Amino acid sequence: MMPELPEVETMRRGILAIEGATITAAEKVRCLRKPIAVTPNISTIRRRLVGKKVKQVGRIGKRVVIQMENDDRLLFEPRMTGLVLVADPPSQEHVRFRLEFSHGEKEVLYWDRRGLGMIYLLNDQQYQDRFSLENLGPDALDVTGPLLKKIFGKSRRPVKVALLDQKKVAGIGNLYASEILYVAAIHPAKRCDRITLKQWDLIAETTVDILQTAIAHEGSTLSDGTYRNALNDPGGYQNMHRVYDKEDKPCPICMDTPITRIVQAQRSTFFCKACQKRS
DNA sequence: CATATGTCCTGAGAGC
DNA sequence: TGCTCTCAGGACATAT
Repeated sequence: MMPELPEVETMRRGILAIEGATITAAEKVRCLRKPIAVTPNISTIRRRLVGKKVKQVGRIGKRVVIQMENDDRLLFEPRMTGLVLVADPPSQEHVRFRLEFSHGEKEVLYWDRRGLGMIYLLNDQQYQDRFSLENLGPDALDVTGPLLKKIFGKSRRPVKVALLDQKKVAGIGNLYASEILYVAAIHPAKRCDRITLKQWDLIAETTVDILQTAIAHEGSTLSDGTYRNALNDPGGYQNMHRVYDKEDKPCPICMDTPITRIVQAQRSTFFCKACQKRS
């Protein structure tokens, strides 16, 4: 569930082989569930994609971007339970969309159990406008201490809540926010404006390190088993989680304090109250 | 401007 | 056993 930057980056890498291939079909899959949002309508998408060549497969924040030769971009936004696949989906009934390609490239499927995800096609101008820096912050893999201080330094919000704001920094979600603050030893309720530059340095360094490691392990598949890579295999980073979904388990650092769960902005946060001081 | 809250959706798990 | 209820948290619209 909840694909964040590492999971979406893994999806992107899983379909890189379509670069250079020509799209031969694009269709919404008939499905018993409520159809997911596809904009513009499917006939327009088909007209603009079929016969066109894929220039590049990218990622922006938590979205997979299929960039065409004319710079039209097809975006997959998985939100909670969406997957981008090249192979057998976890279930047929939740397959929502498919793309077919020339040259024997495997078809790409979009699968989504809950169906909160979105698919949309933007032209170059629409894409630039939609993802300008005022609408989406810099990628979390590119953050530095001074950058974080500049972005968050005057905010009064709790740092955990602020890190989830995609307009500020793109890619961090609920799971990795807890993991990052735990490793950086920062209390999740600490106000941004009370965090020092040295601490922002540490948060930035930890963010990049954790996200890169999670990518290397192809993301996190939680106990519900929803998240899969493009080959429908689970990720491996869940085995390296320190605090996420580990309420009452011993802190891996002090081995002494049970992990605490609190709710911030209607989302669970996990931390060690001994290792992550408010000071 | 910054921040807070309600909404969408499915299925796992809890409680009775 | 089988029903009802709660919860999980992505992005965004709307409210304060």
